[in-house]
Amino acid sequence: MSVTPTRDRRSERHEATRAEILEAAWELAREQGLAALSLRDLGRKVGMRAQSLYSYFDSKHAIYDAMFARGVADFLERNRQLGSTDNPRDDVRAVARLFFGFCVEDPARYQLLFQRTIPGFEPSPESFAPSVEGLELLSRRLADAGADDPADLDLCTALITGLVDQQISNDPGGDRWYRLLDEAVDMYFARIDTRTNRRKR
Amino acid sequence: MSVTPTRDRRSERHEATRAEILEAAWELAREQGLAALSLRDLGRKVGMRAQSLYSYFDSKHAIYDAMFARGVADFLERNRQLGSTDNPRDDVRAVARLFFGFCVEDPARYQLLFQRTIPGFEPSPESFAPSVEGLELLSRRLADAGADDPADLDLCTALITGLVDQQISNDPGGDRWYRLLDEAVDMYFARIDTRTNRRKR
DNA sequence: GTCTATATTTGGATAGAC
DNA sequence: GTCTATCCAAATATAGAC
Repeated sequence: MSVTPTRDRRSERHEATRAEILEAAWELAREQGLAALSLRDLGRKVGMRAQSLYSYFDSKHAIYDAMFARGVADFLERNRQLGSTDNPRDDVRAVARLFFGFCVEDPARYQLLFQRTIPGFEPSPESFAPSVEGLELLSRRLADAGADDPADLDLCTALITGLVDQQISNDPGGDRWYRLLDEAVDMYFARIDTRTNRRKR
Repeated sequence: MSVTPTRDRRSERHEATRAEILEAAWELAREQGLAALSLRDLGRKVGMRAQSLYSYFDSKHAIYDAMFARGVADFLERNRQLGSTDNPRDDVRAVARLFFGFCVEDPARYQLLFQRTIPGFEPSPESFAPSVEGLELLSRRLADAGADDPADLDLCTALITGLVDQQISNDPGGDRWYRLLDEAVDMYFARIDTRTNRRKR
């Protein structure tokens, strides 16, 4: 009589290898640039021929896509670990710092997740969907802090990604723009307050 | 007796062909993405074999470099045409709009000039130097408008490029973030005023 | 699942004839 | 200055043996 095991050791191993390949892909992207990633190098890094990677991914774009999904998942995990205080604006400052640090610590990841510079690649809907959740987490915290207009959210994301962008492009590894982050958030809330007061009158 | 002509028709033609190649390169970059530019395609576009391009440029990176220089020059030209009014803050708003428009109208150019996503490429010192002048034009206008601290300039560039970035990445061709530009500059100056008032006390 | 072998395309770049 | 010819390397991808 045949028995169906609850664990499938084969697929477990398959998944483990997939994860190993993805980790190696991220390392190469960090070392040589995201666009310079090649299946040859990637295969060598995990001790395989390039062709064997096709047992795990359908194409190079599929690898980019899985890298994208992994990056989004990493961000969400950190975001969820972020608690709340009784001061909503401190919470926004905290999420801003979290996002800033996440982007700056790995420019290649920032490039894949938030810029569109790989010709021909865009994330699949399945990989992209979870990233919406990350935006919603910020959106909710902003609403708690008094910024509930959709345009408020747009301005906030622009403000933070602008600092990130300048930091990565013009002072990689430094903190020239990181030092401005809290001040920028204060400026943002000052504007929210002004508008709110105008409304009340 | 030999005569030295004041015009060198040969080098004039050489320069004209160089310019033609650069224009074609920009067109290809806009059509297929900056990183997808290839000498084969470029040669075909100007009616040459790829190898013949080496009579005009030493390498592919030299072409990127010339494209970079051309982009910077285009921006400077527009920037210089911008006059001044008696209201320094209107002037800042004007330069912000100019910069925003310049970036958004050609994302490939924005990528080459302000992001660092081509593996292995960075502009030569000669090509990069003029871009400092563009930053100084903004810096001077900001100082006229009361924002004279170096950190003020950093925050301003972050704010504007952030809006540009979001516009290009998340609403290409639209105006979802362009609509926020004037408001963002107002927010920025409101903060400058607050700080100035604090100082005076 | 990994390999060899191979196809196919593409890329940047050089040598030398004309 | 442009061409042909060629090189060399790298890239993604497929077929089929083991």
